Amino acid sequence: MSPRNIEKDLLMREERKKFILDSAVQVIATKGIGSTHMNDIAAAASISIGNLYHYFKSKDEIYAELLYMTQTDYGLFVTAASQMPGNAIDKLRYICSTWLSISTNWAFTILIQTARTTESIPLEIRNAVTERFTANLQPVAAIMKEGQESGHILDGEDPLELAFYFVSLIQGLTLQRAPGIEVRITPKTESIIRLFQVGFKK
Amino acid sequence: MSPRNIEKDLLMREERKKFILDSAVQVIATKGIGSTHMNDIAAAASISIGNLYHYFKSKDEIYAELLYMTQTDYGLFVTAASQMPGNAIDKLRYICSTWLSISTNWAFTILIQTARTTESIPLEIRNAVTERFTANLQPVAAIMKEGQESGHILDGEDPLELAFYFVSLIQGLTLQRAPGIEVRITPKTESIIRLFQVGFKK
Amino acid sequence: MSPRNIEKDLLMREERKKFILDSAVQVIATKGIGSTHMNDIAAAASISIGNLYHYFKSKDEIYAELLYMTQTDYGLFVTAASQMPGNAIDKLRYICSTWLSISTNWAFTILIQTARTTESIPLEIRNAVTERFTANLQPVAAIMKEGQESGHILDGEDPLELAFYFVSLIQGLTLQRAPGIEVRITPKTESIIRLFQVGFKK
Amino acid sequence: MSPRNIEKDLLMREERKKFILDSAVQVIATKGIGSTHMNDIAAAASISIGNLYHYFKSKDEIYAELLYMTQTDYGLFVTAASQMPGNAIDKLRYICSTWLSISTNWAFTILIQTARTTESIPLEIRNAVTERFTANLQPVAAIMKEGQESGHILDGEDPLELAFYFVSLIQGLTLQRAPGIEVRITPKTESIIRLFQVGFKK
DNA sequence: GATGAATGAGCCTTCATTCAT
DNA sequence: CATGAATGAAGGCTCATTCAT
Repeated sequence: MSPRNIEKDLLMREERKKFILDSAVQVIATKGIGSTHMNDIAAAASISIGNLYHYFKSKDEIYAELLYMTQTDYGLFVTAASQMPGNAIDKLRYICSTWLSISTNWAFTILIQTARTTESIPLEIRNAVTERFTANLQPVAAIMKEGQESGHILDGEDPLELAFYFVSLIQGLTLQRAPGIEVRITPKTESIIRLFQVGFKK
Repeated sequence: MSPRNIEKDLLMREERKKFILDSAVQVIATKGIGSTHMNDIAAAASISIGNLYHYFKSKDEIYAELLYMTQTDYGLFVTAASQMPGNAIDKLRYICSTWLSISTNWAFTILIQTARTTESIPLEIRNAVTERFTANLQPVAAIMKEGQESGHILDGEDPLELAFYFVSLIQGLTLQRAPGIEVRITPKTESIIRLFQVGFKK
Repeated sequence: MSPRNIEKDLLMREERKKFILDSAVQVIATKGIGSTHMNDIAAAASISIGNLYHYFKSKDEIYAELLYMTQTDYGLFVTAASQMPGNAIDKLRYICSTWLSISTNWAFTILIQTARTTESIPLEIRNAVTERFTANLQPVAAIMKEGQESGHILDGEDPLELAFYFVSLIQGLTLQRAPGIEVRITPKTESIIRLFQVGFKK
Repeated sequence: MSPRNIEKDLLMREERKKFILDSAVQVIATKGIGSTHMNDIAAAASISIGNLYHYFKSKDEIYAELLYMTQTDYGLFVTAASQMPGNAIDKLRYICSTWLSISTNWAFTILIQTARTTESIPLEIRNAVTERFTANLQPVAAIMKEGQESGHILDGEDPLELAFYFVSLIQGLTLQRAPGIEVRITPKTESIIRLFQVGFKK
């Protein structure tokens, strides 16, 4: 009744939503996107299907928020990396090793790719995804630029372009780690970094 | 007995199957995998749904053959590249520019990734895909090794590992070219090659 | 937590299932088994097709439960008959007249026979049906034995064998009463009983 | 070209049709009616589906002719039995033992019952089946009458009614011999005959 | 809010029948 | 006549979404 309760309710609601989305990521990481249905998500969050619809209008909305959440989290992660102490190579190393070590990231990558290429998903959502993808390139580009200026990173290329390659490479590698895939080659952070590093090659 | 030419029939059948698969790739390239249904494929090949089932036992079989076909084609392509005249850099350049210029390759990439990560697809098929993926790495690895020996390509890494990075990078980039995606950065073959090239960086 | 009564829900669910199965028997009795589709059953139970699948996993499961239900009911009926007061002849008379008077019994008989001879039905189900059929022979065999001992029923045969004949005869007759069949001969309980009776023949 | 050829052609055609029907019975006896499709029949007769339609207009027609054929054959069999030398009991014994020993008869029985109870089969065909069923009762009824007059068979009942019971019993028993059914009771001709015999029971 | 039963459009697949060769 | 590719209506089943309690 009091404004305080309303505020608290809204907060609770947001927390619940976040919890549901987190649960959803877990199932998707296990079952794959195509095979994850609303009842799977409901079960993962230990709520009923009906109740799920109290928090999200539709599967598309879950999808959209999921994308927003994961991309935002990723953006925060990359931004933090760009601002940590150390030189550019250290920062890239941090991004690379952290990202590759999180075993469910493949789900995130496929989630995004699927979202962008699935016709049934509204163009609006898909555009937002691409928008964020591009935005998330900026912190990495900043690292690249910094590295070029300090002479650590390959010069002569557009930093944004380099960032694009770096992220694409990592995403490509991530896909090879989906469950059931047994590529016997393990990517090594050092080797990957070296591709972008200067002076290492004589 | 038969007023028909049996041999010719068999040939025709194979041709028809190939035609259907080619058509299927086209639709998938347009609509996305998840949204491509049997009637879409039938329509794309201008045949009836029922007839589709004369050539393929199930959607899964189409899937499997599609994967086999595209991966085999890709293997031939990479093998041919590895055997063309010129040095390793020339060969990588050829692979890279050719691959990135084919606009439907994103479909191929997603097709494969989805196949590998979709639970409902029989494990057998998924394993075959990974198997072929790994096998297709070999010709690229051969190029890398050749390049390392001739001093054109980054030394000190396992050639297979380098091939893995190269292919993952290109696949990652390919994904950004799916329909409806408008990343404003165009990958440039020269810049990509340079990542693996030696002596270009002082 | 739940505004609903869980126990009551479970009870309701069982009741609904029973209701659906009863409805299914009705349609089958009218349309024949081969021509009864899921939508017919759904319509008969006045529910949607989708909802039908909340109660039963598949058509086969409906089939199996239908068989279980009808055979169990039949078993109870025969057992009750074997335990009613009166001599063996009275009991057979009761079974025979009751059974022949129920107009939908032909459906039950064909249901069982079809189940046993339809390849597409899992062997497990078919074996269970035969198992129950054999078990249901026992109470009738008991009546036969009792009759033989009291001198009412034909001696010199295995009671179980006699039961087998009795039941087969009644089943055979039941088949002649399917809808659309107009055999102009009406089976008479007394005449049928007489076949197994002693002393009636000089 | 000559009338002779035309005649011969017609004869050939009839022979082919008979061959196809015989083949059809074989498949049905193995696969069950519901699971026997046009291509199964075509394959069993070693002809193409298309060619099958040169001999029969539709599946229903095959069905109808199959029923006609089997019922006619049965009629001839029963008529022959009624006219063979020996007393009524001998004749019944012959019918019973012969019928029960033919292992595919269950298919015949189910074929007829299914035909009569399947809505999709035209009423006309179904009526014809019942008509023939009734007609085929006559020779058996004649045997019964003869037996009553000679004092071998139960008196006091309508011979036709007795025939009805006899045939129903045998049909009912036949059903228990379908493939995959393992009722551990073997019907014995002598015991069955005894049910209708006089003087055996004191 | 919470629950899960109910709905129905739509997907994959089958199969009797037709038709071009 | 012979063949089997082609057709398409219809059946079984799934699953996002709604609704009564």
